[in-house]
Amino acid sequence: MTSEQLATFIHTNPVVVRRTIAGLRDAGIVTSSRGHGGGWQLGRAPEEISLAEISAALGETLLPFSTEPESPGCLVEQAVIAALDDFRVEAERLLAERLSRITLADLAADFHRRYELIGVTSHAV
Amino acid sequence: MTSEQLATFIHTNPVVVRRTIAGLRDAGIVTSSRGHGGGWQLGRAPEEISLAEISAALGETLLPFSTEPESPGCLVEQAVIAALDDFRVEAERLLAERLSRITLADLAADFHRRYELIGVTSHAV
DNA sequence: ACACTTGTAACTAAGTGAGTTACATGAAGC
DNA sequence: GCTTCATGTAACTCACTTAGTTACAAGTGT
Repeated sequence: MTSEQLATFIHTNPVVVRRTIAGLRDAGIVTSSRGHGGGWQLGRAPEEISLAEISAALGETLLPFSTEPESPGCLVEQAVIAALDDFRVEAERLLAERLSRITLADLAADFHRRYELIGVTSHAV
Repeated sequence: MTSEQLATFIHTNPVVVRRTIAGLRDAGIVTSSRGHGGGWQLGRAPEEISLAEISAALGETLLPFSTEPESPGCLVEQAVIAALDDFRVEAERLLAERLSRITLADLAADFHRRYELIGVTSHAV
């Protein structure tokens, strides 16, 4: 698909699509080609693409915590960060582990299930 | 302590402090009193105040995900949200459980440990 | 050549959140 | 009662972030 088509689907601008997916391209999750018949393709099978990988490629953070101090030398801040850091490391490991089990293929299957459901319902009504 | 004092400590504005801590007050974690000798106090013992409670009182989200659809009717979005939702519920439960085990008393103890360390180091050098 | 696509820089607009000012309200001390 | 000091809160400004847009260079197939 082209950026134009993708942008139409999600109601946004082709440039925004290109800018956003750039991370996925750099990670090898998708590939792009220019010129006639160009556009975007999956870099490998949907079964091999996990949400954890997508999240990382897009530079998303799994937890809304900052790890660097705003006031170096503040002992209170250091204590808070230290306490949260143990927590953060474990939490991120857990979240990544869970997200790595969800693949694009899972999402596609769920999408088709919903699509069939809509189709049947619409037809029945 | 007064908002003025707290604001000085964290290098910000008294109004910002009051605005921020309002959530803690509403949750009963701290109490405030006006007028002469007024200010802020802990609502109960530091051992009884967990980071989970503070986080919730401040309206912080544990995960940077949105649960409401931006394009109702979009099956792709529905599939993604559904997949993430199972994940989100479990993750939030896990995170809250971990955070509920860290109390203000823990942070205070860690702070004092660091304080002694600095003191000894400074004295030795 | 030409049409079509990505890659990217540069600018604009909208939204968010800290910071600030101003003032009303309440409480302690004289 | 009056003064002083504190919180409570509305309203505004400013900085920052991010989506959106325009423009154009560069690569590719017909």
